Amino acid sequence: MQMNATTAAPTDQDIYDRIFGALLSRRLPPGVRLAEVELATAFGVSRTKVRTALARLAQDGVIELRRNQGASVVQPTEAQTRHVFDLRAIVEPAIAADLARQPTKQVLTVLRRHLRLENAARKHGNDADLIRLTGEFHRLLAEYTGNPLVLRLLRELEVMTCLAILRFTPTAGAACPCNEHAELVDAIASGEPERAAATMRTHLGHVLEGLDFRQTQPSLSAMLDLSPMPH
Amino acid sequence: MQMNATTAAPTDQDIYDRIFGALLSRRLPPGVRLAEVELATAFGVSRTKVRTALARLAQDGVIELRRNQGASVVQPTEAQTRHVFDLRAIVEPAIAADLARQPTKQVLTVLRRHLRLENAARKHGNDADLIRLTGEFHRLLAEYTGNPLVLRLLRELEVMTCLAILRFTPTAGAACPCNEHAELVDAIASGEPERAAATMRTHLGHVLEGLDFRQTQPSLSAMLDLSPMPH
DNA sequence: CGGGAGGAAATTGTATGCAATTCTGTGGTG
DNA sequence: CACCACAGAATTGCATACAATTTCCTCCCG
Repeated sequence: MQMNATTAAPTDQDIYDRIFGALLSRRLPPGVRLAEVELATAFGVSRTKVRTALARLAQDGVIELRRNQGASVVQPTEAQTRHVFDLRAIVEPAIAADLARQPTKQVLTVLRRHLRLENAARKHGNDADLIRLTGEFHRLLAEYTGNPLVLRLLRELEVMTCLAILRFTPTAGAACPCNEHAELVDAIASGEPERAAATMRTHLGHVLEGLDFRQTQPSLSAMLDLSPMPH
Repeated sequence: MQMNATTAAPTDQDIYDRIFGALLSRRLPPGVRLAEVELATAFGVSRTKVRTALARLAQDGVIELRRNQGASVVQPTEAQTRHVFDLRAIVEPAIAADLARQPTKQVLTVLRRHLRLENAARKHGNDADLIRLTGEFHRLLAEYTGNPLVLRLLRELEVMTCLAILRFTPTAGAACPCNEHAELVDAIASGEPERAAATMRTHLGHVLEGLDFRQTQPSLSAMLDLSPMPH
């Protein structure tokens, strides 16, 4: 039931998970500062636990930890973003091919159910859900490889991708091109590893193409334009 | 000159690096316990810095951090070892192919110089150096991709491989099969990406074949046999 | 009005003290 | 002799206090 009066003190793992989740769901955009006392009071613990959580997140590369200047969410540069997609282009086609090698009925069922969720979110114009779901789709594939290392790597790459999209997509609209995930599932279901890999490669290429690297400091000017600043 | 009387207090990064290096050079075999006060006194700092360094190493997956039971070097299981090699088999052929796509003269020079170092160590029977050098070779390839993410991933996989070899190789002898690294450099120099990738795949396959997973608790019995225990 | 010096406030880095848990060895009991 | 309870020691978990650094505001001078 979990109804403690004080809800028990969260562990550093809890804090880590919460921040990680906040990054994935875009509640913590790139560049946001993560002050220790602020987090500590928010979670109802001392700075100690917060610091270990931040150290772990920094080790993952999803937050930056400058000495004596605290932690902040990474703002991926164009180069870093390309590095993320380079690595994804190496790993994810291999994952897709691996799944295509033995497309279990159970796996396909789960993937197709996920596609329906994506379509529903797309139809209802629920952008927040859609963005989350398209990200989860890739993680779902990684989970079915049964390799914890691969899963961990992809979780990290997913966050970086998420931040890059937030940073380099002016319209906060669609993340993954309309319906390529369906093609991916079909390719996996076909049992042709090379086809699945190729489909993934082109899909990732399209996601990267959807980014607009021209504006180097988008959020700054955008913020200035939008601030009403009465008087 | 760096000649302070007290040598300045090491940062947690220093501690992290030192432990990481100790793992790579096999001075910290799998299963070794890492007590906080022991490390703290050894480095001349308080437990605080040690704890952050340990948290980061645990995040990398190279040490294990059980609650209230402290840290210890991971003892890779057979399954974990196969996962490591599965991921290496995905990433490293892509690295080799990438280098083969544009085999710079400078890169080839460095790689060939590294081969000479390996050969020298092999000829002189200097196992410790040989093991270190063969590991470094793979990291060297990752460095030349110019992708920090790839480099970081491979550093981590290198440690895990190192621990797995230590755990599953009865004779503490050769790590990488005799001279396949030379073949790899030749394949890269040929400028044929697919050939370089294939060479890397077979090489990694050979390294994995060199492991003996039959003994589940090798170090234990070995230790018992070797202890003279006079009287 | 611009710019820099200075100092207070805020924030992070580190050590330490205490609580909580685990480990270890001892003695008792069936 | 095996097994279990228990107390002491050792170790980790956590919060807090203080030191070091940065940030920000103020004021003075050009």
